[in-house]
Amino acid sequence: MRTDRCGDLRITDVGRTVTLCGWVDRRREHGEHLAFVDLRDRSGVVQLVVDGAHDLRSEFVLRATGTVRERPADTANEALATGEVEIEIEAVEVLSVAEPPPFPLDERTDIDEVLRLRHRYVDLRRPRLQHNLEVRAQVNSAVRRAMEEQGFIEVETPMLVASTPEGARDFVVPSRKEPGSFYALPQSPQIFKQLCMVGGLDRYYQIARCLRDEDLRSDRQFEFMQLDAEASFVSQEDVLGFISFAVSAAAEAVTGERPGDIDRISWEEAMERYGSDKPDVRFGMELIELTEVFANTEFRAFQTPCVKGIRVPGGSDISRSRLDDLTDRCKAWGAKGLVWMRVTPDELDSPVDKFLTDDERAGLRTAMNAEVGDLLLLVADERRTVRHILGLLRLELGRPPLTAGGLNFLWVVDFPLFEGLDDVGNPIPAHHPFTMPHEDDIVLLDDGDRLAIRSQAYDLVLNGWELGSGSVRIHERDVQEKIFSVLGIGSEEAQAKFGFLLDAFRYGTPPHAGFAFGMDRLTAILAGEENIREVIAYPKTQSGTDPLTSAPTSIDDRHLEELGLRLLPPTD
RNA sequence: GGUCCUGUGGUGCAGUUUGGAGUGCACGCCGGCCUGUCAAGCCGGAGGUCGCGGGUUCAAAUCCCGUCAGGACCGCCA
Repeated sequence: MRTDRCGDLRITDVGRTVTLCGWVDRRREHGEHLAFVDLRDRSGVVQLVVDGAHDLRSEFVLRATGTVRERPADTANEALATGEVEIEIEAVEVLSVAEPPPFPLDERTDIDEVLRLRHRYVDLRRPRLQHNLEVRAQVNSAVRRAMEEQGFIEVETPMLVASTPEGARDFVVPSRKEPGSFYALPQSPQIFKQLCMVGGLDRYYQIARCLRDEDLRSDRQFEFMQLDAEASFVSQEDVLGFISFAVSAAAEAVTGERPGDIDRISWEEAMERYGSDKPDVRFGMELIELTEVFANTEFRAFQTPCVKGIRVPGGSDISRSRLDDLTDRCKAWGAKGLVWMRVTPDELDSPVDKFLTDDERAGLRTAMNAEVGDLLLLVADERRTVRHILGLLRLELGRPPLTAGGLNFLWVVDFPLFEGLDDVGNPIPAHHPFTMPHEDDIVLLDDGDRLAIRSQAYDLVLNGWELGSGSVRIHERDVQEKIFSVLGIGSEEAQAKFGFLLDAFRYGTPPHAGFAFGMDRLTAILAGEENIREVIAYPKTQSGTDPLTSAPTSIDDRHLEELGLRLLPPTD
């Protein structure tokens, strides 16, 4: 149908007769007998010269035949890859007419996202999305190659799986053959990949679709893609190496530059310094320990297990109303309050200054390296709360745009095995119940401080986004049973929930470890996008709807009947 | 479950604080002119449920209440 793609034509093609197909990008008429038509396909745009263009409107689909010629002197367009040539058209066929698009296809304006999604097929024509989907394909391809180079084989796992009560809310699919029973769509292939290890596949990977019925965000969709991997006879160190290699390959495929070694930080240090288990290390404003400074304070608000602060350089000009707003935010996040202090030449300008001793003022200034013009923000509470609040406050005040400052990968290691206790007093697994405790801390399982047990679990962070996580798994049945017992899961319950995994472990289980990271998130950052919807061809809105297809939709009664389902009346 | 922001011709905005005729800007669309443009240019024209409902008022895009949609975030996401 065509001989060339629009964007490929160069000065070396002059003299050739070519046939091109594409969309009318723009048209410039100069009277009855001269018009320029920019023809666009995925490869780019080329200028057609036609004798009158009244019937060639925006977004018409054309097939045009003509001769490539050099543009006349001084009319080349340097901004265009094809700008040195133009096509003198001999014949044009309109393959398809088009109504004016519902929004402009140029990149100069931000269009309402619902409108873009409703007409996604038009939106996809824009260079931005064409580029993003190309980046996505490059990332997929590079990651596949990287994993295969390291001896991993691709294995597909089912989409209709058994629901498990742990973790995120499942999407469920009613069973027709067994009315009243349901499949779940996989939150991840976690169990299956471990079974692959028992199955002797040695090194498994998959770019897997995962589904979680939880509230959506700019970095979260109901369905998302993960590079999912698992390997036998490997240590945590090996896994970090595999994954570092894969994400570096992806980055290199997109940027042309291979990132250097990825830094590491322990979970404990991340929480202490950044108040987050996914620290954005692209900027300072670290959390500073002040508990000792106020150890003997008379100021009641600081008579807490922990006091920490952040220093906002030059922040003393932040208005009182903004400070009130920040205080309100901190309270909404769970703080009792926020103490602010403006650093002036000879004093601390603060509502609480009168409660502090000279020693405390001096100690504070020293600890925080306070300089005139700074703003100091302090929170006092339980250590866990202080870290959390200041971590959020730090991002609120200092976080650069997601894609600023290059790629800052970071490994967070030595996660705790448990994070807090549930209502009944049982520990809650921080990662999942198959995570191997840190060797040095295993003794604490029996009668130690269980919340102090570290695990062999690790996260990969990029510019403050959690890219993914993994762990060394428990491969010994007795250790697994011990963990279940600590978690308060009885053997019957464990058998009911994970029996098939425990059964499998009876038949010869290799030590194994794995990881999974979000392809959408990695792609977004590599494409320079703040929002993963921009790198997904057909994403959903924050409320989980698809303006293009109107999903989710109701289904008819016969369909429900067949599945053995009846709807409850709507609640008011 | 919660907090905050947004909603005005096809598109992007201004107008809302301080109520006074659907007022304005840019793009697009339709028609005309135009033989070297490339965000072409010039002239003319069409196009409106100010998201929706209610209230206050002589009068509401503007103030109040409710509601819908979208977005950002907190919770949630083993």
